[in-house]
Amino acid sequence: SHVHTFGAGKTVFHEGDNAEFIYEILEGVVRSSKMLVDGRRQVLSFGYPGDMIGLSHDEFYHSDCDAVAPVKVRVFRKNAFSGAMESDPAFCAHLLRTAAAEVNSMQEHFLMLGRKSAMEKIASFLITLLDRQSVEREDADSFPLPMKRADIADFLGLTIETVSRTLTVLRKKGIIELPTAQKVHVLKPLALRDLAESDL
Amino acid sequence: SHVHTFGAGKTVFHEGDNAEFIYEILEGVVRSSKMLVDGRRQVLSFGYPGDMIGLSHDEFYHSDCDAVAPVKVRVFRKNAFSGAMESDPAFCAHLLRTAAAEVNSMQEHFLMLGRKSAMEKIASFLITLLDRQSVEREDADSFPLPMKRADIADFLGLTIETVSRTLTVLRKKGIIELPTAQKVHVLKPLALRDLAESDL
DNA sequence: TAGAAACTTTGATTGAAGTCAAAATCACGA
DNA sequence: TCGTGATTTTGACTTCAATCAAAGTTTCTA
Repeated sequence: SHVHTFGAGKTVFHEGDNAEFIYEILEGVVRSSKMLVDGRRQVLSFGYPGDMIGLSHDEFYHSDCDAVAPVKVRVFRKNAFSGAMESDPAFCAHLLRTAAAEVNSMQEHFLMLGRKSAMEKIASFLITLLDRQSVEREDADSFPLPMKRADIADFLGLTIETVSRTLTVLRKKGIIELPTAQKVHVLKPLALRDLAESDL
Repeated sequence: SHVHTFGAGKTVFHEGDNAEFIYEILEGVVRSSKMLVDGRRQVLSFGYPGDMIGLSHDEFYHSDCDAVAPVKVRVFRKNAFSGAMESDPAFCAHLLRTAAAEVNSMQEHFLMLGRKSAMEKIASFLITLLDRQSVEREDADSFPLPMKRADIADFLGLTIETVSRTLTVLRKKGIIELPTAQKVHVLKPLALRDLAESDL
């Protein structure tokens, strides 16, 4: 188990690669995604510090993983991981709980992709980032948006243009500020929370 | 661990209930779903024989589960399950692999919800059912569709009308037959497979 | 077995988000 | 610092699926 870094835009692993390693994000943000043959892409998740990346039920990775911002990861050999699991039931139980929590958050995302409007998707996404931020730092009604508009679009099942337009609507309503394209300042968190659940 | 049955339409558990039991489907089909406050619904999965239902990372169920066709389930106390896990690393490892496989199939469904057209969604859905069927019985270019159009719609992020219309298109193209609304006969599996990946 | 209720299909129209196009802004290397 | 390419924003228009409406079917049940 050693530490490795990837620059912004660099690939951690590709779908189909031999799943030799498991990664723990220490710093930065990664993007996990899958592609259709014709190039359409779905971003599955953004990985933040503390997240484990690269678990697989078989020998291969089933998604691409790239750094969206410079990333520092701890690298584990899959074998070492499996060994620890068999010898340490508590560790295994912990992993299982983590996996169940992951399944749960994926189910929330199903609801998002399948049933929410563009505004609800964007508002929910921003609220998720806001809540993650406020767990880490107390201050925080603003947070970085290190991923590109295209990444957000492919995460929410939208287009770049719709993401941009929807952010503009939130800005014009005075609910958020965008000091730069990758920095969000939430002025009216309650209004944003309302939009996340029930569209207007 | 004993066996229990639920009639069509009966509820196995509700979101928020105390997650006391874990269920193994023995016969029939269940639907797992989540609702938004305003009544919009997302069907998360259909559970078939062999599937385990009701695993949770905390004390509560995070989705509703209902029988769409009469169901026979084996019921396990969650405690008994946890006990077996701690004492049997192999069992725990098996569960973890199952969970990872589940995560993987959910990721495929993300691609479906986020990036596929109505025709691609319906075609993919039918192909999934066809492939499951052909694993079980050799014959099988036809299979039951026990869930209602509303369930399919809420699974694929569509409306009832779009589901119905899209099935009609497939029927008129001679790709499938619908002897009844809940029975599918696939006449051109290759054409269906093509539509599942690349829309026209 | 008739009538009602639930479900499915079909038709007409609307609307939210996509597509196409171009301008504005940003980021980086020469 | 400038210029080029990448990214983001804005605008005009189109389209796919949603909505609204109604007719056909099937399934209960009284």
